[in-house]
Parts: sequence; structure tokens; C-alpha cells
Amino acid sequence: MRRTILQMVEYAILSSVALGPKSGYDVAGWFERVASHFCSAGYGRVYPALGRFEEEGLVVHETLPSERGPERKVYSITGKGKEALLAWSGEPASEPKTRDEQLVKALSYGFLPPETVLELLRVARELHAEKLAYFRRLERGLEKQRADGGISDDAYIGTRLTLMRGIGVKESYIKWCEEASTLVTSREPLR
Amino acid sequence: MRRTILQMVEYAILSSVALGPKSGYDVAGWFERVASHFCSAGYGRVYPALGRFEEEGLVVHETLPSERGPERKVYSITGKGKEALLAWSGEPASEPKTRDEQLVKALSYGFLPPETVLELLRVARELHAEKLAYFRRLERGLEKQRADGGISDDAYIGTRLTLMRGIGVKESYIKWCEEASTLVTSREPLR
DNA sequence: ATAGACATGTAAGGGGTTACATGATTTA
DNA sequence: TAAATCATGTAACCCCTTACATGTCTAT
Repeated sequence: MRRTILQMVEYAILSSVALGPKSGYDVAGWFERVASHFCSAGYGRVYPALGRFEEEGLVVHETLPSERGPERKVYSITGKGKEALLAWSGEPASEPKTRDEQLVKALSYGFLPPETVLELLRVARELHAEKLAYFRRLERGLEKQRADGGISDDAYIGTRLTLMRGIGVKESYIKWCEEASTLVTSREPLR
Repeated sequence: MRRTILQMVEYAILSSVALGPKSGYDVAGWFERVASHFCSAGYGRVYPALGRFEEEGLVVHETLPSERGPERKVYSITGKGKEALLAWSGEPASEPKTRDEQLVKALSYGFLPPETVLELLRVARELHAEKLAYFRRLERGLEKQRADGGISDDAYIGTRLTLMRGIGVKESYIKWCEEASTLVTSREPLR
């Protein structure tokens, strides 16, 4: 028996289907709305992957009419797919990889006028606060869904965990913006 | 006058040289030791970039003997280079992009035995705690360097800001590991 | 002598984003 | 009737990592 080896993004696509049957369009939307803070994929990644998964027997699809728009190919995970996913998920994870333009720019903040930097940090703080509010809305939506029995306990846990992390990341980023402002301000009188 | 447009990683390379003259080898080491939590680049990225920067007049190099090993090409930023860097750094930053295998795996934690998940979270927590300790050592080193006058105030601010963020990220990740453990444990008796 | 750190580069291949191509349905 | 959303897919290109190639110096 050969183990199915995929890349991280492919496992993310498979996970999305495992959390609940979805079309390629749904999966891409899920990435944008709930997964973008830890993994992302567009149509160009999703559709070919689902096609390959089906060839390998990891998922199957049903063609269903859409409420509005053309027909949908709704994919569900198979036993084999779930087995492959859980074998991978049960292994230790590698370190997160972040590419953060804000911090690269911050490397030069000592060379910029403090007023400029404070304004940049204020704007950044606001954007992170908006995203935090968005995550909190998602969290309330998830709790409601759970109360209504619209989601299995197993799927709830997974989504909840990623949401908790999204909220934690944004809270800590907001804190950084504030501490950075303090550092830059404390320096100002010394000039 | 044409504005110099580079990619984020290239600005990071330029920033590294702006914080203090470095060889390509030094820049690659800097990425690995102090910048890997927000941006990364290996030799394959660094050497060609420094060559191009010199052609464009953003940096200049001096060939100096090494204390041990072959000759070093030590690059310094030019006026033009600093101008290009500060023009870019003074603009608002785009959102950070993270690829976190841990969270993709966490999507399936509801489908795994709680004991397995708790062990995975314990190991993850430990790794993040080690990295946190490493960042704190870097922080102490930076403060010492500053006290000794081994670094300019301008360069200190930039490095300090990225270090603060590295510490914040690790602290919040450790917190997540603990909260995730609680969530998984609280669920166990219900099975 | 041999391993490991120091040092500079090139080349190839794989991964991932973005743009393109097409079309149905609903709402303003 | 035009725009927005729903829906499925392909193709090209760019980025980036990884492996390769080469060589010095120090310490064991």
C-alpha cells in the first residue's frame, strides 16, 4: 500500500472538503474568507487539484444544480481521502513561514521621521483591528452554526482552532503597533 | 528621474546592508538568524541581487580580506540606495502572508484521537518556546550592542522592532497551543 | 587529513500567482 | 442592459528554493 503524498496547499484543499462537501468555487471562497491567514489558493490551484484527487480516489463528485448560476460539481471526501488526510495531520508540523512587508519596512523606521512612522503604525493598527473584528464575527457565526447543529463537532473543532489563532495573531499585531509607537515616541524628544 | 522598483525580498536585502555593511554571506546569515520569522532568502537570491544593486548604483563594494576564509566583498548602501529604500519603507505595507502547516493540520484535529492531538500540541509548544528563548537572547545581545555603542540608534530601532514582533508572535503561538489543548481536553469527557 | 565554517556564485526545476477564456443567473 | 455573483477551467509567467560547482582557512 502506497501512501498518498501531497503538498501542504493540497492537504488544505482536501481538508476544506473534509470539513464539508464543497464545489471548487466554494473551496476557493473558503480559502479567501476563512483560511487566508494561514494558507491561500486561487482557482488555478483548486480546480486542477480536485480533478487529480478524484483520479486518485481521494474525493468523489456529484453534479448538482446551483440555486443561481451554472451547475456545480460538489466534491466529498472518500474513506481513502480521509485516511490520507489524517495520516498527514497526525504528524508534527513544520515551522510557519511568514512574509511580512510591514517588518521589512520597519527595519528602516529608525531612518524615517517619527511623525511618518507614527502615522504608518496608526493605519496598520486600524487594518489589523478591522480584520480582528471580522474574525470575531466569523467566531460568532461558527458558534451559532454549532448551536443550530449545522456543523459536526469534529468540523467545529478544526475551524474553531484556526479562528482562535487568527484572533491571537491579530491581537498580538495590534499590541506590536502600539508598542512600536511607544518606542518611536519615546525616542522623539531625544533628537 | 526614474524610481527604483524592487520586490519585497530585494528591499529586505537592501535593508540588511543599510543596517550595516555586509558581504553576501553575511546577508544570507542575517536572514537565517534574525529575519527568518518575517522574510527569507538564500544565497541564490542574495548574490545576484547584490550584483544588480551595484549596477544600479544602490550599493558599492569593497574587497576585504577575511579573518578566516577567502576574500570578502563587503557591500555598503549608497545615497541613491538609501533614498530608494526610504521611499519604499515610508509607504503603507501590504498584509502579511503566512503559510502555516500547523493550522492546516489543526483543521483535522477534531477527527484525531485527543491524546494524539495533545501530544502534537505539547511538541509544538516546546518548539515555539525554544524559538522565543532564542529571540530573547538576541534581544539581550542587541541591548548590549547598543550600550557598547556598537550600533547606531537608527539601526537599533529597526532591529528592535522586528525582534519585538518575533517575540510577540511566539508568545501568542504558545498561548494558542495552551488554549487548543484546553479545548481538546474539555471535549474528551464528552466522547 | 578531514570536517566544518567561511565565502562566492550559477542553473534548473517546481510551485504558486495572475491573467485569460467562457458562460449562466440575478439584481439594479 | 449592465454589473455583480456564481461557476469551471487553462495557460503563462514569475518567483524562489535547492542543488550544484568551486575554493580557502582553521581546528581537531
